[in-house]
Amino acid sequence: MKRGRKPTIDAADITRAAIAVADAEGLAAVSMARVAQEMGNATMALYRHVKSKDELLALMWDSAMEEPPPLPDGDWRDKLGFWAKAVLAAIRRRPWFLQIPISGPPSGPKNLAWLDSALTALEDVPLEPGEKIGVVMGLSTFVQGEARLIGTLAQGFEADPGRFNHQYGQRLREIVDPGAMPALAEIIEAGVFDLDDVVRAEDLGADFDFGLHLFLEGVAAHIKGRS
Amino acid sequence: MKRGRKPTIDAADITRAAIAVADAEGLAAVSMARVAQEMGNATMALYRHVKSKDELLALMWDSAMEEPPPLPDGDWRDKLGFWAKAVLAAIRRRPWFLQIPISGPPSGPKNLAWLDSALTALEDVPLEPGEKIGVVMGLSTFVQGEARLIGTLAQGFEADPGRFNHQYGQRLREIVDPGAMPALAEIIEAGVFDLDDVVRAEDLGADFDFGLHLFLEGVAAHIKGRS
DNA sequence: CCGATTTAGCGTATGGGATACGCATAAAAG
DNA sequence: CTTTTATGCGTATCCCATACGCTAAATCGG
Repeated sequence: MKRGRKPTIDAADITRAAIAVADAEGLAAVSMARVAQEMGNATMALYRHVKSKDELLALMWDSAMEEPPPLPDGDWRDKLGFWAKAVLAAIRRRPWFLQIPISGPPSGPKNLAWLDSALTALEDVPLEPGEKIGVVMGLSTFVQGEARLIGTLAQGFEADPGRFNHQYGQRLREIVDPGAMPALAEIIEAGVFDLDDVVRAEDLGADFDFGLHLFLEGVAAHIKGRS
Repeated sequence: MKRGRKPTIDAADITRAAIAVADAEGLAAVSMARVAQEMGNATMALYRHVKSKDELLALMWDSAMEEPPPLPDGDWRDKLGFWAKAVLAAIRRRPWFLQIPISGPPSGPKNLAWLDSALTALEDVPLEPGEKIGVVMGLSTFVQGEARLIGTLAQGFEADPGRFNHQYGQRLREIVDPGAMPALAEIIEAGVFDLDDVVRAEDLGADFDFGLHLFLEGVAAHIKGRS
């Protein structure tokens, strides 16, 4: 038998509690003291199971992601597009996920499962293994970047609604000197930035879809140019 | 005349000093006390010119980016590819740029100049204004995400070299159950993750180039499908 | 059953950080 | 020279992460 007092909590419990706090009040609310209180323990008790707060964050990062959903029927493009949207949705459900300072390449089971899912989508595609990874990495980078953007803007919007409502285009018109930046001025004049309603879900979602479309189009072109 | 004591410093000075600290010792070293010390002032003096540390970070974000370089000759693809690499290089020169929690859409002059530069690259391309913005946003998202990835891994690498050296593939082999994740296992077996030398510049640079290639390919396909 | 050993829980203390508050001081106005 | 106003900044508060060492529980060898 193992000697010594029996542990009453373990790292997984701590991680769970920390995630609960982050879900409820954001990542900023996750302090060792707050998590300990959540569990009914003393702050320093946590350090028996977790070396540092950074390690706790890494653990949270590993277990935050949910299971990837099963891929739909269809060709690789349907599947990969679905995958990208699923990633976005999963991240949106845990907005603090992207705020964790990442520590290295994925090794948690959930993250690997997502990777496997994306590679499964490319199963029947005639690409080299290295190319497949490149495709998935690139797509993943895009999705995470977009998720970050959406999360940030949504957050800034909540903090001060009305700041974006159609004032952004106006503000740009004031700042931008058409002589110095003609290309930008032209686009501004076209009214692209005059979002008169919400910057929220619709427009940003459309941006995401368009970027995704471009990327998948590129993958298709690459495949075609290859065979 | 303006009444009251004359200010000896202003927000721009503070921002400059903060950037100097970040350049030299990283964003984590930027505290109000540290910046004040750098300027030979007392900590609380800064608060006369900057509402909060968050505001200081926003100011840093606005002035961190350098001027965009002039675009090369060539077609839109050369120009946009050059632009993307220039963005990456600029960010790599200030790794802390991406660590700043962003606050909203770009409004600083430098950031707008980069946007203008990208739109200039698309000048002669037959796309709607909204589509151009979509292209630039998507590309920008990709580049920033990739830059973040590279920065993070490089940082983790410095912290513990040898951890990645060809052990990553090995570790994955141990973790991944080929029965549960066949697609991933296949790629692992192909040796894609057995980076025997450095995870650094070369491989990551290649990933970046490939992703960029895919995206630009997608833009080209979209243009073609449009006209 | 008893002391030795090992390990978990945790109280206390330290050092840092952001920032509210108010005082003293400098500069212009009258 | 006095009043007004804005600046520089000392002090103090509150929140964090975390090192250290004590105490208590559980097992082991006798």
